[in-house]
Amino acid sequence: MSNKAGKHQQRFVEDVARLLTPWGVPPVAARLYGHLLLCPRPVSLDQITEDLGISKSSASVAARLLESYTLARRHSQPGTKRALYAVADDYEAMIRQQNRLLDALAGRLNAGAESTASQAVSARLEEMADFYRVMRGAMEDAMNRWRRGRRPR
Amino acid sequence: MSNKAGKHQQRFVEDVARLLTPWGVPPVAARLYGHLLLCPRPVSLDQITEDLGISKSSASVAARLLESYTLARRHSQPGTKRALYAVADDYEAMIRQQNRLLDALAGRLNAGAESTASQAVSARLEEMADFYRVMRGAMEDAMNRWRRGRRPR
DNA sequence: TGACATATTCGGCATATTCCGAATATACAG
DNA sequence: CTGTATATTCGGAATATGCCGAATATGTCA
Repeated sequence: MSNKAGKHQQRFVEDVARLLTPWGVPPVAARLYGHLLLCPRPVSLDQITEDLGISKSSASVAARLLESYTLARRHSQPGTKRALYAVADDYEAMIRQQNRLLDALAGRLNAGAESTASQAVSARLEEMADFYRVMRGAMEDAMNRWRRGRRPR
Repeated sequence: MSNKAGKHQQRFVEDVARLLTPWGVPPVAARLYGHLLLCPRPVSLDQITEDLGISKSSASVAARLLESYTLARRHSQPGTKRALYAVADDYEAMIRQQNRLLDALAGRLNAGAESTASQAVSARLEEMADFYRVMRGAMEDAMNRWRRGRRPR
């Protein structure tokens, strides 16, 4: 009796995927992530292809993409080439990615402010940069607090 | 003497666009936003098409898209149909958009946690949802502080 | 109302993405 | 070294996206 992916679970996968794709995660990878979230145990590529109805090549690239995002972890089994995948308990990965973007944006705005003639424009760019940096800082602080409070590994 | 868009400015526009598109902003709109950031005064669609080298239709849709994001403001001129566009001083728009996504994701995770059999999975989903909510809260607080401290209009 | 200026929509082309299946590579056991 | 099981790469078809120019709509003045 293999996973027929009950209605609820299927729906969950779809919804999570729809919410993740705006973050730049490609569709198949997003669905895979939703699926992994529901799997109590690591799953093999073959199981994935069956559960999600996608080709094995797609499953392979999607899995490694999630791994590169540190959203999934590969559990290699000694004594065989078989690899099992599971979600990583790294909820922060996507937030960190956002923060990198915020930082880069702030930096670019500051640089632009210097090489600009108009005083008003320059001030605006500086203010924007400040704002984004504040946001970045707030998220980083919150992540640290969370990590300490919740997961004193 | 029309805007030949100096090297620096052109570069700035490109860079800002590259940093914005991962947020889901389509290319032309992203470039337009970068351009508007450098404009001391509101600009017309015709100026935009010339400065950015894009068609007028593209400029029109991009401008209205930015407006719908509240990233740009349309300054309609009484007595003529002409519309001028400028950046809005609403730096928070993109962050708010992110927050909406975080909220939706957290909600979906909680819902999924209830209709799931495995205790472990359920706990994981709840924890993730908590995390995203905490992040959302942190950003919202930071935005409020910023607004009060910086712009007591 | 008619004439003009400007903005918006629409159809279609060009390009980029996504995904699959076949072919290839890699690791392991005997 | 050979065979088997698995993962990965690659080419191409289907689909989606982005953008333009022509056509259309909308607003303004006389």
